[in-house]
Amino acid sequence: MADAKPGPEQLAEISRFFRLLSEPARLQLLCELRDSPSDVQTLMERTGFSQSHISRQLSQLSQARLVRSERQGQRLIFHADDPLVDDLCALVSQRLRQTLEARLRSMG
Amino acid sequence: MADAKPGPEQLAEISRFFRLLSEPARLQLLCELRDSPSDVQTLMERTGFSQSHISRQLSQLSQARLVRSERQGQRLIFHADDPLVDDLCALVSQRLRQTLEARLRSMG
DNA sequence: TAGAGATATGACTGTACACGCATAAACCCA
DNA sequence: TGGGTTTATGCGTGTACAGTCATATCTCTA
Repeated sequence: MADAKPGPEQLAEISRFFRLLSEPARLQLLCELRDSPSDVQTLMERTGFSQSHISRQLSQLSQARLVRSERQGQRLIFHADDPLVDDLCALVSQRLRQTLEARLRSMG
Repeated sequence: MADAKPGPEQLAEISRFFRLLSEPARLQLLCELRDSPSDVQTLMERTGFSQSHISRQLSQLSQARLVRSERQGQRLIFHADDPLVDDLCALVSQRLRQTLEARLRSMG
């Protein structure tokens, strides 16, 4: 985007990335991991998701390098120390607030 | 995000917004409109999508205030003059390039 | 105001994928 | 190295939604 029109392939990749963030479960996992790196078991307790579900989501996030894992004894500790997600979410949050205000003003 | 952990409702809204951008068709429409505001007919010629499909996507984008429409004679001209999308795409593009480079380095 | 032109919407189909259960695979420690 | 713990994966189900066709709704213009 930025200046020139992106090709279809680039467009597809960008949209795939946004797709990763379009799932509340994945976003929640990213938030949990951002606060404190954890293993799958801990994430199960904190989110209530099944083990397999968490593992799959983390796998997708790992492929996009949004999450990395490090072994600690028997457990795999997952990290999400990338500031990009925070930046994107901050921009979107700010925008959502603006949209709400606009919607308020355009009412009665 | 930013600092504190967002609640489930906020998480859901943010992910809904990302979902809008997770569809190549919508992203393409945003790009086309960013280059030049157009009506649905023109978008049909430029993208090959059906009239109803384009109308639906524009409707979704309008609700999120990513697109606005202005009547010009018989036609509705749609605009996408919000810099947010460009900013988000730029960040993601940059990141995708980094990821590719990282993947290259970690190979043979 | 009737009708043409433009956009929106109801109904439908196909596909992608979230999510859970069961099981396999990988890994560490005794 | 074997047994136990942790993570990954095959399979199935349900749901959400992209995309199309047909039709309705709206808006200008003749």
